[in-house]
Amino acid sequence: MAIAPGEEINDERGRKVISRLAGFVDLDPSEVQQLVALAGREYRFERGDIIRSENEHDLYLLIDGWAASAVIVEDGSRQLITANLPGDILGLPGLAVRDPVDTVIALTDVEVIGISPRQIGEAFAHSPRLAALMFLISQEERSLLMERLALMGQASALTRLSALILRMQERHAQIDRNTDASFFMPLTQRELGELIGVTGVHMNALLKELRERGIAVIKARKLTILDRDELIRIAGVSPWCRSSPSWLPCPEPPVEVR
Amino acid sequence: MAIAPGEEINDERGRKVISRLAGFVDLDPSEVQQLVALAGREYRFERGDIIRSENEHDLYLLIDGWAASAVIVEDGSRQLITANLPGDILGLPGLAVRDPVDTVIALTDVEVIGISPRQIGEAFAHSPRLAALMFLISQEERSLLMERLALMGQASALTRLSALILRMQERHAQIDRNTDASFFMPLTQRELGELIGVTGVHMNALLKELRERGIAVIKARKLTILDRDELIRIAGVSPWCRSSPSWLPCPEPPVEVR
DNA sequence: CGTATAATTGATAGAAATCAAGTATCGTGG
DNA sequence: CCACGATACTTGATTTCTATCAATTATACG
Repeated sequence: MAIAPGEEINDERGRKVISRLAGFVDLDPSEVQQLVALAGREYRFERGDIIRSENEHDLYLLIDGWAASAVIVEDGSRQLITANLPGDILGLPGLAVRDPVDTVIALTDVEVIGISPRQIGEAFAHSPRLAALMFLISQEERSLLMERLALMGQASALTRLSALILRMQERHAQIDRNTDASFFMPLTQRELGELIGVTGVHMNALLKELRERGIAVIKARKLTILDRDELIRIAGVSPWCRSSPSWLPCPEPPVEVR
Repeated sequence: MAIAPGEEINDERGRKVISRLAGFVDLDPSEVQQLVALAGREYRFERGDIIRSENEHDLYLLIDGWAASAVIVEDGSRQLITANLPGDILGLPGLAVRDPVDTVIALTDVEVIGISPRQIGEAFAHSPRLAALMFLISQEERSLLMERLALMGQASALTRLSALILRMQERHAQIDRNTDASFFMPLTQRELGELIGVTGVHMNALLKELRERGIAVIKARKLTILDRDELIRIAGVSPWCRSSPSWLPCPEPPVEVR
């Protein structure tokens, strides 16, 4: 891993990074500032690197590139839990357990900034609204995991793949308003298989089917959805739609603390 | 569903209920009081009732009995996501999405108390430490879900069942210190199957194997672990161990708010 | 005591893993 | 610029696991 001198987050990247939190409510400038205040040192990793292994409790805010959290199972096989895009906070689930169950890996070259657990505590003490937003995003992740688990247990591999493609497109559209039916998707077939719990060989057959039925194509690290309606039909999932919570603490911290 | 007049939470039940939050740090009396302040009306449900369906955003604190959150898949089959025991907060993931993905159901007759999303906001504003604990528990749930997902994708049905039994025993031990190798476990074989993604028929075969190999037995809604070492070996998971976070906000709310 | 629900067992079918072998693609160094 | 090696992709044959179907027995409950 290489450490780069911390640079200023420029506007375009900054927008990407807050896109996730801003999905629930509009952030006002002071909150963006609080968020930036979390920013620690910047790190760069190369594709394949381990960003945070199972025995660490560090947190990272993903700035650029794709990452994933993965669970290594006893027999050596690997399950990818989530693909992460810029704006995602990496490592939160590990805060609760002595030995985090997941390893965070870089799927492409990535840039991240470190966040210490201590700063999370600060946020809860002094930026309740920001803390509540992090809480909400964790609940969203939980909901997404629940959907994944349900599909894994009850649906065919083709259904799981279709749902994965849809959710990926929706997530990508959050950080890039221009995302339409076609977008950058750097995972190998093997990695896609690890996301839905099939082997690389079988993933190849599934992609062939989607291609031949004119539903979706992956070519040159680019995913193109050709027949969205059919994809939705196969996936059997509804478009992901966030709540608009009315119960968040007010934007200003309630008191300027001593 | 039947609504009962709110009763005082007696000591024994109270201990059960805070056991989950108290797993990370000792709660001091003022915090327990804050927690109790969340308590809304008490409700009772019968086995099989829907406590909260997919289109609601209510929260409940489970006081007594077993519940589960379930995702209904397109084709009508059902995946049970988690079995919940007293002390669990039900419905949190639904806060983040317009249409919650899960339905909360009663696996036995249960008692719950209602919590409104509004009160969650209050906790973030005025009880940062309590909020941080709810946050931590959500991260623990996420970690547990990640483990479940990994097992679902990569492990055999027998491995998944073994891991389920172990995690169930650990969770049960949290609320009942006396839990040893044998404890109350009211799920039917079909429901156990819905937890690990197999049919009731196959679950029957799996339980037969565990029984004949002298590893674990279910009889009369009682689960008995006969050979814990072998169960751990098959499950391939480590004992669940929580972190001891040092970064939580201080026990007293930082300021007595207007 | 009868009825509904749950558990059990055996036979067959289907989905995906595994095994094996070959082809394409890409980055890199000569 | 091309050759090489590594990684990724593709395809077919076989095996394994789990679902489905069908029928029977046990258990719980009113």
